[in-house]
Amino acid sequence: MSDLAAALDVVGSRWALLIVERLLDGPQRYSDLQRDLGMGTNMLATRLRELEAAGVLRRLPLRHNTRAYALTDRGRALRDAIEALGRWAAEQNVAAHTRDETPREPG
Amino acid sequence: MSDLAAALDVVGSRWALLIVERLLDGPQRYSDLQRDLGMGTNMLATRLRELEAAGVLRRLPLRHNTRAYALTDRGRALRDAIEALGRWAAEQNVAAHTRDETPREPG
DNA sequence: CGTCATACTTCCAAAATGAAAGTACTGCCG
DNA sequence: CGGCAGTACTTTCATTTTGGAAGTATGACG
Repeated sequence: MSDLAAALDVVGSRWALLIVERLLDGPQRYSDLQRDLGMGTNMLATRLRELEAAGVLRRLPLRHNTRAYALTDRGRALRDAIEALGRWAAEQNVAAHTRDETPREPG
Repeated sequence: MSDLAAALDVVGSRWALLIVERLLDGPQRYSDLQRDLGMGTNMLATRLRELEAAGVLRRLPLRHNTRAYALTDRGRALRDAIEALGRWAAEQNVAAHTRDETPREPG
């Protein structure tokens, strides 16, 4: 399995990278993540469990029934990849305005 | 929608980035992609259609019933993101190995 | 005891994914 | 000409993942 396939095995599922991106701004609580990302609570719980098991984030107990989710070093190391993907999407918009790359049919 | 979400909308589905990674080595034929990636032919056809529609790759007619798939400029621009993800996964392995080996100062 | 707030779990439908078989086109052999 | 083989898909159907909505668990507060 290539490195890329290994990475996608961990953060390739839906919402995973978006959760990590949110946590790059600092620890967040469950309900805040759910509201900010606009995702279902069942999916969020599943992803948080997977990402914690993968060592990307960890739970921080705050108060009695409140906790925060914070990135580990491994999670923070995803910043480069997340920013690269974000730059790519931003470039697409720019390219659509400045350049037309329509392939030509040979016939 | 954030830049990251926009990027994942295009290349966030299963196999999409793996296909692009393979094409970074140069144009490939359908059957070669299928064999090298080990993915089903229905999924490959679906992904290639989507990625072509998104302007990430294009079809190059070769022979009578043979064609190649090649990255566009937009597709090649994904190299940074793909390499960043690959480096992240590789770092994970290094960390797992160095945990019970003699720690050495890097460079 | 009941109410509120937070963090989930459960249930079920819809969509995506995957394996296997089938289709369409065309060059080649006889 | 007809059948066989190679390439690029499509179709069918089962499995897995995702998503929406409602339900559960826990503990502070009164």
